[in-house]
Amino acid sequence: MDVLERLQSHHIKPSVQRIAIMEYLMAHRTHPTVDEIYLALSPSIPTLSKTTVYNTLKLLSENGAIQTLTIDGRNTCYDAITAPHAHFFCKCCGRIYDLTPTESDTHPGEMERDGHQIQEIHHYYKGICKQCIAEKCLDIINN
Amino acid sequence: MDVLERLQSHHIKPSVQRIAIMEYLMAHRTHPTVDEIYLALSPSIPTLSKTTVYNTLKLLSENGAIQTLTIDGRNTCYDAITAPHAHFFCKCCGRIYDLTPTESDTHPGEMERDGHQIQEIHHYYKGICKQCIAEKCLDIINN
DNA sequence: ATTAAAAGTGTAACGATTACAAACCTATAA
DNA sequence: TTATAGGTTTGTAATCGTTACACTTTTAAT
Repeated sequence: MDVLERLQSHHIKPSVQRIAIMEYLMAHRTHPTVDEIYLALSPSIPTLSKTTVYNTLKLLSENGAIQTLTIDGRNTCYDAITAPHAHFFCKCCGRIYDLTPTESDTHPGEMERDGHQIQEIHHYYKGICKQCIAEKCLDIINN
Repeated sequence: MDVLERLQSHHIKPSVQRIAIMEYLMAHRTHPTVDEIYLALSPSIPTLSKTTVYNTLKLLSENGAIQTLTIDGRNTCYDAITAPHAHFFCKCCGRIYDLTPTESDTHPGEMERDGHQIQEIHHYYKGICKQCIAEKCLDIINN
């Protein structure tokens, strides 16, 4: 599915900015922040405003075209994959990884728990990523 | 386990403020924010500073005496229960509930996923809580 | 009682996000 | 083509949770 279809299937009228932002998220599976998206697209869209990035991400998220991740409290991150899947946040380098799904992640998921109606599932881990373990940047573990 | 033991078992030197904050968290299972804790304790500790609440919660969290929840991005919440358990965030009223544990929540939990070293497990749902469904405050569902 | 270290306090700074009003497009109708 | 309306984008200012920092208070040891 390409960018345009993705937008249209979620009833979002396309625009240069919306296409660029959606495209960026689909191409970069790094769970970028508003700032990262803004800095990446500014060169090609010099008039781009950070407010537009905020507005567009909110629109995309509310229409179910993308997923919002609030993992570290400081920065909100965004993910083009909307199917529920677990994430891993590295306390050392700050990267967010997608985890290969397990049965418990992919189980169809009851839409109800204790009588509450579930609309979103969030599942993530925090720790030290494979790469940082290798690089022994373990001094920052304290947190 | 009472408050003092709890602090000492995590190598935290007790003080009036620390005891009050830890006590509040153990007594109120509402996953309060810094503001809620500050407002609740101010009357009994008039000199209390909000900075102290921040500092203390950070200390407690870093020493494993409490758990930090970053669910809605706006406000960080705190939980005296440190054992991993799932939460439910109501988009309507903003309350955070503890969910009764299931097998997948309580499984001992591998300390490794895709080669990354896991230190914390976070699992939560978002939706409309039982009570809000009953009260039909469904107009705010859009989000 | 003295003194050093730890803890608490208040204000100022910071930074992510949002509010808001003006400017800009885009499309349709006259 | 021009006019007009609605939606979109933009930039600046405001908001608000959090942190930095310097000062004061408390604690514990000598």
